[in-house]
Amino acid sequence: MGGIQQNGAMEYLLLTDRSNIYYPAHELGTLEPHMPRPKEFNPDDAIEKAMQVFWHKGYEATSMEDLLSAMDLNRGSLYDTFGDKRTLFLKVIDRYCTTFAGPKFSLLDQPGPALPTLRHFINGMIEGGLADPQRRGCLIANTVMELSPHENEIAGTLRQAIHRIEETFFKVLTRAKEQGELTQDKDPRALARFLTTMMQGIIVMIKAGASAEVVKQTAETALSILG
Amino acid sequence: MGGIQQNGAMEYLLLTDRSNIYYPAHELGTLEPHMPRPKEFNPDDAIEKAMQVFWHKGYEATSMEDLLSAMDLNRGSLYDTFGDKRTLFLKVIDRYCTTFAGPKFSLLDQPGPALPTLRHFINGMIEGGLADPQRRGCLIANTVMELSPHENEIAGTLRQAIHRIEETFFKVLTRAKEQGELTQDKDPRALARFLTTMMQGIIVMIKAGASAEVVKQTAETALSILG
DNA sequence: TAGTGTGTGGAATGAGCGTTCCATAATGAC
DNA sequence: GTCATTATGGAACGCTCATTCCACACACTA
Repeated sequence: MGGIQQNGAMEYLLLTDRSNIYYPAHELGTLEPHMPRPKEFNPDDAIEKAMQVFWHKGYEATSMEDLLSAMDLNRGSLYDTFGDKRTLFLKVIDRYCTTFAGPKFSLLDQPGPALPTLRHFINGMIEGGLADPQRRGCLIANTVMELSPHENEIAGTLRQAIHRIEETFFKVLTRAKEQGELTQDKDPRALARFLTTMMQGIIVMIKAGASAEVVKQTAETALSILG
Repeated sequence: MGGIQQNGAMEYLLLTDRSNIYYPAHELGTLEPHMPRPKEFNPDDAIEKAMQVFWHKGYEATSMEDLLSAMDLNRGSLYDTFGDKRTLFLKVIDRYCTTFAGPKFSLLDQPGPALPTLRHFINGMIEGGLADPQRRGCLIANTVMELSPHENEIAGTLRQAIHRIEETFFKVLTRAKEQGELTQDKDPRALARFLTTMMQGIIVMIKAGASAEVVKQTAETALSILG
């Protein structure tokens, strides 16, 4: 059951230079002569706001009232545009993966020395996590912990997201080995899985209120395994 | 605000050999000539049942209805004996730490070779986590992720629990170093923090549905850091 | 056996939840 | 200006939530 649309992020197209006027993309090729009244809000911005709320409070603890006021729109518009709470949450997860986490991980694809890039990436992630005054951690990890055992569809999406993280680590570690930055006895697959798990652990510790010193020392210890 | 009682676990004393008859401990020394009607349930067993539900579903997603049917008692008895939902949850957390997690960690205090004991402990924890068909993970980690950012009191309790884990690892690693199982360049404090974080990460991965192979390989990689 | 006080079971409460619906406002096409 | 169509804002719905309350059952004392 469910009917999640295949790609919420591309449902709307910007037509004019006025930043908050949008039309449903599926209307563009029809015989319909009339253009509907434009939305007064930017759906992408609204999803972004919803993401912040879910990220901060989690799925269950976030009420539609919370979303309504954070997204600054009314019930009718929210339900017409994004569907119900669960559907909106799926779109939020999608957006978090594609426009938030994805670009950060793509930094690892850059050519050049692999291990310094990897270390820089992980330290940056930790700095970011510690700098957040709300210690929200990572929306993917938060949702795994809250919903994975009960929501199979969401669990599948999250498994894919985590697998993409492992693959990104695997690619950069394989490159490191090819470039002689990693000794021959090292297994990029095992190390990729290790780093993926380590990142999740660090997120938990950050949410638990661990000090910057402890988290950074732990990351150093973990990275020492690269040799 | 809140009024959590200092130690719910010791509130009741077993008086007879009939296993489900209990009296409030604070009544025993009073002038009261009458003994009240005994409870028909065992409060410890009831807390145990409540723990299973919170562990499986999390705090927000667990309803009083869920608790009532799992604990097999009625509203009046639940509220009279355990207080409201939040108070009951605090008692559950306390019980999880003292009678569930605590004894497992105390296995690490045994004399003899330290590192094999440590490896055995960690592998056992992973086997246990993987064997749980519900993949509930760890109540402490689950609660950190769900409530830490919003519930200061609970967050403090969880921080203490995690600190005790670190201390237990620290003790066994210090012993390992003293016994020559760990080379002199290793830092027991850093390694204890590393293992604590790693355990949290493994819990997330288990909840995310990672395969036994992946989790075990990851643990092996992590433990290889001990030398 | 009578009296006392607590446990039990279930009804009742009021607040908050996610969701639906509709009169009205506003827009672009003609 | 008129029409068609959509967005808006808010009222209203049915449900579930945590919690309170009370008549009754029961155990123990005297």
